[in-house]
Amino acid sequence: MQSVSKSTLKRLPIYLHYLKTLVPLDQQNISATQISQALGLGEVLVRKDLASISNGGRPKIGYEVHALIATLEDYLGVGKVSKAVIVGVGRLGQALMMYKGFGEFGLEIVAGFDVRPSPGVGGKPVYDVKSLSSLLPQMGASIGIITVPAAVAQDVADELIRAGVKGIWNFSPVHIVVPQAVAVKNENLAASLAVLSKQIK
Amino acid sequence: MQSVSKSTLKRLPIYLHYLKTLVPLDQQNISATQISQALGLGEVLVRKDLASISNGGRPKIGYEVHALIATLEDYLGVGKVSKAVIVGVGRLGQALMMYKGFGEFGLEIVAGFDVRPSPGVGGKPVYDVKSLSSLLPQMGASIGIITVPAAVAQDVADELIRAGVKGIWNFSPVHIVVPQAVAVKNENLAASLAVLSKQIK
DNA sequence: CCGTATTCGATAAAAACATATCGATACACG
DNA sequence: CGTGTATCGATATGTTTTTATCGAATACGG
Repeated sequence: MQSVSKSTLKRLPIYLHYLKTLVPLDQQNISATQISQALGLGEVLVRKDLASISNGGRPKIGYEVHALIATLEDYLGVGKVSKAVIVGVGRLGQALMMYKGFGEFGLEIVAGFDVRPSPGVGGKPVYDVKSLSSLLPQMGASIGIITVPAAVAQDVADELIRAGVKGIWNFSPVHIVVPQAVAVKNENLAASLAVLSKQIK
Repeated sequence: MQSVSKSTLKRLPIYLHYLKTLVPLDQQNISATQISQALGLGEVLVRKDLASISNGGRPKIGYEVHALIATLEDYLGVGKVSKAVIVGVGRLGQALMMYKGFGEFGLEIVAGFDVRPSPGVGGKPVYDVKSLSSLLPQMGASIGIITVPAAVAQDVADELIRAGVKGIWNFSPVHIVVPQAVAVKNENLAASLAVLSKQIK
């Protein structure tokens, strides 16, 4: 139960998701070897990752599936739902608002903001972006998702921070500068793509 | 001009995008210091990245903007357009089909496939997924983008590979197993989110 | 009840990556 | 024409992450 590295943290949700697929199969136990093969990771890596959060498996048996799931969910804070708002309800923003998969990891998107307000997307309201600073505090959202064009991404980020968000998930293709107290995750799709293209050569 | 590490490769498109914003400003030269400040990266890191692809900058002056852009574009293969198809035209798939930013990095999405064909999204046709193996070869697409539910992601990947794609961009929340000859980039949004949530604590 | 195969956990080695330091170069300015 | 300063490139150091190795523990078969 020591500290968890950033790269380990990235894999934990993947383990969790995989383990959940085992539940319907009534498999009680799972070995690190088995996990590593299913996910295409190194065997030792998996064991090390699991060691950092779980309280151990048993030789010849492996880890107890349900206990491991519970540990992972607890660690990742599933259940303690974080609320988020999306700024920029274009195609990508809409897609994220409709996306079902976030609930599994404890995120609830409560509203959207856009220059063009609309009655609602996926049952959630879309307000005028001008009212962001006034509405956001009472929503209790701690995460801001940025899906606006590159030109205004930094402005939106600044405004979100001023309104009190603790974390920013940035889908625009520019790097965003923030105070140290705020966490940022850049999700530059165009960059990811370039990496893939290059690998293909 | 040595080999380029994976993490460097991830940053190159970011540099490229930033440099392009300088063109309208008629700025002839740019220093690594300036880039590092604008993007929030280490100064030395930027210099090292650029050294690995460019043929050098000049002290007191910096790098020549246009030459650097040309070098980056050449290295990243912009111009040599790769074609891609999207399998799974739900909300996320639609968003990607509409997204304008990919062209900048040399990707053209030529068609979509779904269990429910539709007349077209963003001017691109959406075919029945059953006809994937017959239509894909004549399209000349080398990249397959997977935006289907987790349960069928592996099946779709297998079929894409059988149809001859060289790379897969996987947006489903499961890890996909592929032969070594095929490049995969997993874009697990739920996992990214978990990392962000955890950072906020 | 004992040997064997499997699996865990810990330590050590290796690799990848980021950061720091330093001399060299080229322009600016007096 | 010399000095100062900004900036590059290279080397070195430190950190993080992955991979390899080894002993110990435990269930299962005989």
